[in-house]
Amino acid sequence: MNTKRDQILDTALKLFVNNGFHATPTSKIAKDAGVATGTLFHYFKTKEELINTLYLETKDNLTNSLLENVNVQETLKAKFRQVFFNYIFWAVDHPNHQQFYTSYSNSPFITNLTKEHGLQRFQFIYELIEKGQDEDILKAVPIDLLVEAMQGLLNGIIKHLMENPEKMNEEKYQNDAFKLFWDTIKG
Amino acid sequence: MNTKRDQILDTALKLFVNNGFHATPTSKIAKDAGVATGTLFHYFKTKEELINTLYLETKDNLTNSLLENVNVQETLKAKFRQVFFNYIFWAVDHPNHQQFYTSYSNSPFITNLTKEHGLQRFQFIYELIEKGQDEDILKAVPIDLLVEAMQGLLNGIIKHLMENPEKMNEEKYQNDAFKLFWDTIKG
Amino acid sequence: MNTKRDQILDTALKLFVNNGFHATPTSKIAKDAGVATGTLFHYFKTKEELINTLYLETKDNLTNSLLENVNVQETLKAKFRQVFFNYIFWAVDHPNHQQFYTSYSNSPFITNLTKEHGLQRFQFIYELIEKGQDEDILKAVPIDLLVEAMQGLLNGIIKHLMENPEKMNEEKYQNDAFKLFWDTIKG
Amino acid sequence: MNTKRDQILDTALKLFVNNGFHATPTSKIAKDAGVATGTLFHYFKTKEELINTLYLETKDNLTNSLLENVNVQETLKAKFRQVFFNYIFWAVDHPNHQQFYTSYSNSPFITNLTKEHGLQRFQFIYELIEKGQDEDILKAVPIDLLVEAMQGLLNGIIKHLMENPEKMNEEKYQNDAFKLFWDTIKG
DNA sequence: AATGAATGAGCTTTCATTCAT
DNA sequence: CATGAATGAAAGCTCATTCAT
Repeated sequence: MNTKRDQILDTALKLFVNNGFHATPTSKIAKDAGVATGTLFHYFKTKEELINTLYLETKDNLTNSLLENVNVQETLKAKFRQVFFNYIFWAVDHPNHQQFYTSYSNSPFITNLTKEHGLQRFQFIYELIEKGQDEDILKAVPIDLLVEAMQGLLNGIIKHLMENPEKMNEEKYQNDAFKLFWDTIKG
Repeated sequence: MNTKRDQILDTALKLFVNNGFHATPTSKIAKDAGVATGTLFHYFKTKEELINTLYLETKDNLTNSLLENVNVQETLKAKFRQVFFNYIFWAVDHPNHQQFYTSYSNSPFITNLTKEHGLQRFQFIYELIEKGQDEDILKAVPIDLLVEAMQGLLNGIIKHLMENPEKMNEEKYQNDAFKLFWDTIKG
Repeated sequence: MNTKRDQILDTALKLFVNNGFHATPTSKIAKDAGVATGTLFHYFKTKEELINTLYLETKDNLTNSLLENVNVQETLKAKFRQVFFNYIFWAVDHPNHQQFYTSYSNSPFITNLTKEHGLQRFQFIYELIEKGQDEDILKAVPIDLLVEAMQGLLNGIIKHLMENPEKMNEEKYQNDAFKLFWDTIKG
Repeated sequence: MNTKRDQILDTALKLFVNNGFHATPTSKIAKDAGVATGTLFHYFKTKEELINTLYLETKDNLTNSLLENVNVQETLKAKFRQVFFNYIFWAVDHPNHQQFYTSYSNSPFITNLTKEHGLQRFQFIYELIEKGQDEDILKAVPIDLLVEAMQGLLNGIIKHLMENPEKMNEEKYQNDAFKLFWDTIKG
């Protein structure tokens, strides 16, 4: 359903990732998507609305993936491990979305409204960390610092993985990667 | 000397960081720098040459700072600590350069030639890590993974610092930050 | 139909003839044609494509005129006379096209592809000359020399006619002009 | 003497011929001539003054050549023959000057003043023709028509010669070429 | 005489957006 | 819903010319 709208979103994502926002003309998006220029503006009032929509849908997609198989009765470390690999596998499965997310989450094209909207969906991560600090499992440093550290570290690991995708399924690599992550945050 | 050229570089750096490459017209760079448009193109054949020059000069500046006060007879951990804080203090002292460096080091505007040229200057970091792995001080994981992890983590920490610059001088914060870093890489 | 495209072509022809290619800004073509600058580039990807299109359409127009009323059963001289006057009258009727054709047929703006494309349409002239040489009616000199001579002479005559258009209808002038031409090539 | 001025003139001639007036930046003329941009404007107030100077010096050069070895006591035909070959040999010896002359003698860059100045130097050709018409040797057609015809025909022959320079020294070719010319104008 | 850094008007071309069909 | 011709502001870049040295 709504094929044209989806074609536009898919095409735009790819082009924004590969060429950047300003280097991607709406005319090219329309052409590659196989629709008329007018059609793009029928679904999205402006180019900015298009990229904001893309951002929100990508974040939704990611957040849903992050929560998969996170089991309430597991240990905290097991939960973090699950979320960690959910993130990593999502990145590998959706390389364009992952690229898009890291490239544009701090860009000026994404309005503050969109960012806030997106932040709410990460609430549960904050709760997990706070709990970990209360129980003396995680480092007692400012939570924002911990979150930024995690985020940055994850970006680094994923960047490496993207350049070496064959490692993804090596058990040793997986353990190494998670150890990096867990050593960073554990108290 | 060569005031005009320097004014152009300074202004361009600021504008590229705040607005992005494509959202910064050369006309605005010239105007803000107080020179004619033609003058910009007198010193830099194209807008791309301008940003590549900026990248190289920034990287030079950073690399020189990283090596300051790194003492040969210190322990490896002490050396990493010194480099870590050299980076952090450089970032705080040159926020625009730091922003520019993280934003553009992976951008398509920076040609491969420029990137290679820049890479050579980080050689010594690789050597430090290899030595640490040989001596079983650092984690025995692929060196590229370790480098990306360090880089990503540092970006995260600096991002947090930029939003909370007053913490810079708190001793506890400094120790917290370095502990995050060291725990990540130590074996 | 396609009024805008035609307006652009007409206007460009006039301006290229009067001011030259480089001295004619696309902005002026658009303005004089009564369209937006973008419209010009909607129909012609570049200024060069515009002038090449103009060249091909002009050559088509000329070639078609040259062949009018050339009767198979006439003598060779009568055929040449017909072609001669077809050229002359075409030139008088389409002074801008004639000017354009002589000014730009050797210019670097016209690509080799366009030139070749245009050459094919003059094939029949070559055939006429060869037949004339075979029958000892025309001078036995290299055919290329004869063609260049004819072309050059015609240019000279037309140049004179353009400065004295009132002579066009004088029978004596017509006879004088053709005699110049025929004496040049007849054996 | 005045080496720089001459270098500029030589270089400009070559570049104007090969690329055209507007496609030749003064900066390139200066660079190719091995002088500073300012030097060019020291000798020629404007680019237009440069090309007008070039035109006048070229025309002088040509006119002088045309008159060489034209003997008063020869027949009219012999005189025309001499002038004809003077022109042709000059063209072959100075291909750039010849190209320059034909390309720019009708161009808008050459001011009317320059053109008039140049015309005077052709006075003797007119006198030769008038005498020929009085003596019933040349065609009794308007003199301007005859001049344009001669000029055009000569351009055609020279164009052919430029593309087949090896023919220059073939006696048959020379005779053919002059016969074309003489048949055109003789009564 | 000779230099070349500096100027800024003007060029070709791009592109987000509109709107009549 | 869908089209794509048309728009015109704005972009990167060029170039004839000036002028302090």
